[in-house]
Amino acid sequence: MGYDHINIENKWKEYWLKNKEYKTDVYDFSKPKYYVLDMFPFPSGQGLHVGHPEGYTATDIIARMKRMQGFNVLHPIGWDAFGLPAEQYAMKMNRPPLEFTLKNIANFRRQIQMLGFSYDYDREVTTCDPSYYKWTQYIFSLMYEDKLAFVDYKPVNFCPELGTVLANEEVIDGKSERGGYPVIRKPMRQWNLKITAYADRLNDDLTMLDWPQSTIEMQRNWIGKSEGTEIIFKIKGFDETFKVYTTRADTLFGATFVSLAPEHPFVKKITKKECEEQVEKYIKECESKSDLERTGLNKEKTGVFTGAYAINPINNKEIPIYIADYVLASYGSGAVMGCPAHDARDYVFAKKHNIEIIPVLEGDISKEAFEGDAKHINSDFINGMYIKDAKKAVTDKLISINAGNYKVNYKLRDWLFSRQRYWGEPIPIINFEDGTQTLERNLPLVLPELKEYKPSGTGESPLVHASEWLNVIVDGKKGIRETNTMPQWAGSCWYYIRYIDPHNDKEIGDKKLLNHWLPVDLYVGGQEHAVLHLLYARFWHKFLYDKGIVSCKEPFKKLFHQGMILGENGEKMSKSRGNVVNPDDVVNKYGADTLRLYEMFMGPLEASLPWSSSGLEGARKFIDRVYRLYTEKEYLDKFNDENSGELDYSYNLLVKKVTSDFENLQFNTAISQMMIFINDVYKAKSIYKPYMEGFIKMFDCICPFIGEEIYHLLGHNETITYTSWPTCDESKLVKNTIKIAVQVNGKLRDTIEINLNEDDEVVKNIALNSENVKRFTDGKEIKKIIVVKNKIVNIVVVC
RNA sequence: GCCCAGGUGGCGGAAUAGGUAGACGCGCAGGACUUAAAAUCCUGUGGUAGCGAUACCGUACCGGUUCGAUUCCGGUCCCGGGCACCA
Repeated sequence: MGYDHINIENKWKEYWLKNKEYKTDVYDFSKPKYYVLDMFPFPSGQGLHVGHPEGYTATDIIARMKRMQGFNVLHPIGWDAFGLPAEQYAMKMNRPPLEFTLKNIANFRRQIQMLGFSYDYDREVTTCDPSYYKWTQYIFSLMYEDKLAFVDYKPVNFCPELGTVLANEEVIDGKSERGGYPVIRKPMRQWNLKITAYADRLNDDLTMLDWPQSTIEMQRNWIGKSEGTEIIFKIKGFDETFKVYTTRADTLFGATFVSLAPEHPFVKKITKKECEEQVEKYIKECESKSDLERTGLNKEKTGVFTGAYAINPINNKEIPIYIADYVLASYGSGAVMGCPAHDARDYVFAKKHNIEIIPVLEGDISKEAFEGDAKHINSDFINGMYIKDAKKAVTDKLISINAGNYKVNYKLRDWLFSRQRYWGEPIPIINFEDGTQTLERNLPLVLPELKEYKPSGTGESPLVHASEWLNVIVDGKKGIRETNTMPQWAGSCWYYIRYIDPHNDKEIGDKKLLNHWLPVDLYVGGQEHAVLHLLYARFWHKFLYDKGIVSCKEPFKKLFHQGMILGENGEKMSKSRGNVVNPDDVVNKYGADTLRLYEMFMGPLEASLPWSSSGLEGARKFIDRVYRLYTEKEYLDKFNDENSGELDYSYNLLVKKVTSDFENLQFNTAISQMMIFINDVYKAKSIYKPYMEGFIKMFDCICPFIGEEIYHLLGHNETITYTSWPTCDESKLVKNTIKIAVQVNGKLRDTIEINLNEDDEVVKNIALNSENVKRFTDGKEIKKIIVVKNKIVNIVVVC
């Protein structure tokens, strides 16, 4: 029943593609630019799920509105095709990753075009295409030359199940982000990117962004900037000193021990003979512990005494040196001072090892008063000082005796950038037998085809089997190609740049174009990338800024996270739960417009909401209701070129509300206003035709197939895409009279109609004379009357 | 444990520089059309009491500020997301 969505949608889909309706002339600088971007999908074998169109419809609506508003809009799509997820799917299907990926891309493209998204399909980028990853490799080369890409041999997160190492950001609760497999720590030769060199800027520039507060907060916490003091301790009987990092230098007088990380380089050296046995045993224990065991919940505060003593520089007191695995080797200097009286962890440790506890603060040290109320005691020259002043006094004193300094630390670690897998960008490095290495300058360095794509199981990449590719001779010197590949995030670090000039084979992009089009004005995608893709991309962008390749400091000006669409039972959609909704089925039965409209009407874009099949039918019913107005004689007969004024208010309110709601990505309320307007039109005696043209332009942004169809039914030959956005006549929104509420003692008793901006005294009189009000005021003393202009009257009576 | 976001009808959700709570949709009920049904169009729909006008109660819970609180403040409970010995 209703309109023929299959024919109408097919007709316009083909028309748009054939005529390249949404092609962007990026060199047209005559109009203001608007760059609206989606997080490109990774083309799985499952095809699109109903979650994809939610974010994609949102950006499509914005793109369509901006075109009508006269912007030159860049709205591209591409495929995040490299990486572990793609490779795993390929393995599961037992297909070569490339073949599998190309097939999936074709399916994704079909589905995306079926949904009517107004992308410029001539700008597609595919991260696994050599013409694309040539430049991913090129950016890596630039980083290598700047010593920002380097090899390290530190303990790393290794996932035996996935057969590869993972970045810190990819490990959640000691398990892999993908698949939830256990992750162990082991030392391996790995490539790293020095993201820590950008920690400060990544942290500070968060203030420039129009991003969800929660995501900014997450990045801030992940970067983990901390300002404190580095204190130098001497060791009794040794020449060497070691450093301790603390944010509470003021508690130094209460320090009764120090703890080193078991991996600390001094441990072996300073351990006394009688303690050697227990220390070595303890270190072995720590090595064998998994990440989860070492960092998991409610761990005991274990540790052993080394027999050595450190000298507290502030009072020359000798305090014992322990090793303890609650001290992290990779943060600060791998050593901490223990002040058991004022640190919960130190307290537990001290109790267990019978270490002295010296209180150095008195007063309220609860969180609110942290900077204020508590004062120092037992602390010599800082006695009586507040915490904040005491920190400064102690640190300044340490500086004066060369025993410390102010220090900033970050939680952020360098980005572990190599994977022992096949399906990723080859790292363009050649290693020589003498331990030196050089860059492969001839890019792209193309990934070779293999017979066997499975991980070798030895912790090496399957590329070790590609002997022809592997062995190279450079200037007569025998070399071996790097067999590690880049992680899945590499390609997505800069794809938004490549969209601007995707076919340029001379450079990343024409500088003129990059300057004009960046940054991205609006970026929509899931929150799961808050500290992964969104942090990595900012890092690469800042690097490219330093290299003079881009001219803005941040890549994504405004960011928005769409919520998740849950199954009809309120649970996460999954095959095993049997609650998955397939977009192909929905489009076949109800049409793409219905799917788009429904997903935008479900609720706020950022909310996670359950699917509802009756809600979906409701969306279809609304489209039918709109279509009927434009196609049935009963209504067409009422269409009029003369304006009776009947719909003036309703229409202009519609334009105003839809324009601002779209701008704020509040599509659910914009749609409800459209429904109100359509309800009004149904009741109208005369329908002013230009209003119906205005309506269909706004409606077209959400439902482009039916929008285009109706626009043509109205007699137009050109498409609706580049018409002009409707304007609101504010004068039509001004009413002469207005209904306001009358309250007695804050309770609603009546509503009265008054002239707009009526004099307060007149309003009071009308209110007091209302029958409903009198019933509650008669015989009572009126204390006062509050009149809020055009809003409310409240009469206060004494009871 | 810490940080962030939230809790409104049978359901999805509107409305917060404090000012008529429940827009819009779904569902449900009734009416028109129809031989009938579906579709469509129209009407009603927070709860309790009442034929009704209307009254009382209602935005997780307790308290506060105010003429007036879903909105602001303090406390409690619950759900979601993030972090997890970062000294």
